[in-house]
Amino acid sequence: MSKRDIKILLVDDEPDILEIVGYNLSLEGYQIITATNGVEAVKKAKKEKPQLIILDVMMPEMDGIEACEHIRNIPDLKETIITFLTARSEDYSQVAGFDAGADDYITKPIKPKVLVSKVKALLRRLKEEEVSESIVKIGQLIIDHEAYKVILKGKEIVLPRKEFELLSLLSSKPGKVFKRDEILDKVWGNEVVVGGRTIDVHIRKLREKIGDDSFKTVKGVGYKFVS
Amino acid sequence: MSKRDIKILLVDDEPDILEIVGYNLSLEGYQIITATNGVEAVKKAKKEKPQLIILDVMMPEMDGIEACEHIRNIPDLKETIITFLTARSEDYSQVAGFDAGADDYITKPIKPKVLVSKVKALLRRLKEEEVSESIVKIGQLIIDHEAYKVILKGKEIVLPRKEFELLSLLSSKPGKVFKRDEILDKVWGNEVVVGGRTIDVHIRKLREKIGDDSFKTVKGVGYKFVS
DNA sequence: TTTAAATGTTACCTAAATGTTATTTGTTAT
DNA sequence: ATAACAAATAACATTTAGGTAACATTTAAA
Repeated sequence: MSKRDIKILLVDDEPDILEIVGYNLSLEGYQIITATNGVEAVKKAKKEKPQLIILDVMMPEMDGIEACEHIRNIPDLKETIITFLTARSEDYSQVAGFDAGADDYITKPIKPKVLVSKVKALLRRLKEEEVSESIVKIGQLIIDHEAYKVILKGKEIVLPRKEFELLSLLSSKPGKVFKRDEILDKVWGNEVVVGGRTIDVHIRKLREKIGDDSFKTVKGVGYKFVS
Repeated sequence: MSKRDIKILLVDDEPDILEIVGYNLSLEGYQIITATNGVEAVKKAKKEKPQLIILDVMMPEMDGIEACEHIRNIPDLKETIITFLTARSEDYSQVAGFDAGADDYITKPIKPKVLVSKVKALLRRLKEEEVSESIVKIGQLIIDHEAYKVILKGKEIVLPRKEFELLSLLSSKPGKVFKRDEILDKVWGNEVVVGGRTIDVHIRKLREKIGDDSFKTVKGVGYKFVS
């Protein structure tokens, strides 16, 4: 799962906060959804199923604690990480927050850099669980995601990042044809626009290193990895 | 390691508790260090490196849960046992506490005999792990976490704190690539924001002292330790 | 068979990432 | 206070991944 597949629900009654926090997180490539009160938050959480929810404690309609409890009761959102926004002084709300099922809290005033790194740290936990199969074996090929390296017939091959990611993608479903669009989206990110020969060049480099016949071209469509 | 060499950090905002618990444990021969709030606790933990920390959940300045998380992020204190003190009713803190990396909890009101035997039981576990955990050998390299020193090919090398922590982190999973974000989070802590060249400079110093080829750069990702 | 579109190939360029060193700033012990 | 060291930064150097352009080759449909 890449960054741009991650949705973050941001809930605060102050538009300024939504603005600044949302801006900083979207710069990092996350999808941002916002809500200005607890009721709206629960509704949007249910619909969008974000991976992370940042909840202000003090809000009209329904406060953060109550919203958190509601959200925790939605089966689909069991794995969602919830963190509170709280003024430094209100340490009471932190206790109540954990009680309601929060995973963490962030204190105001918010420093964007701190916030971003905290969010990254929280999401890392999610990511680590996801890539549980960090070592994948396909025929003669061993792909070690943790060490960012590839072992082919016992020989270690170090691949540059994009090549590694491309191989990683194609080999995640051997035999499946990945469309060029799909490859661009997953490896390059669809905000980035690259020239028409970029994928080919990378495929060529992989063919050089891994073996010509591991990568089959399907003309007019894309590429597939075959073991 | 004899009882006399074991340090226990006791953290509670009520002097009465510190007094009675401290007295009972010191009778058993343990060294007792005390703190009355989370901030002080983290500071003393960092400095004294106790084997066991008994943390009250409810405290001013920084609560036990937060303190626990901070402590868990200090590489040197990875193996430290942390247990919470909690009122019987507050069972939420137990959940949040385990989440934050606690090993056990003790409920108030405290019965000295129960406490002492619980402490003994916890420290027994430490003793079993001690040999394998506090001294790590990787190839020509021996890392002694307790003494804060490193032995390379029989020669002792004294590393400054950050360098030691960085080495400690990287060597905890040889071969694994640690992302720059992750390194910042684990070694510097994610409240601190440091400049973009800080990690590199420390890596360079390690390369100077430990050996150039022990640290591999993975461009665009991070660094890994290889034996 | 033609031929236009898609893909392959190569060499080259550059921005971004990392390396390096000197200097400033912070900390600790005496 | 100050010496001694640690840690961070700034400024500059170096490296390389990754992208592109230009051209070659292949493929499949007409």
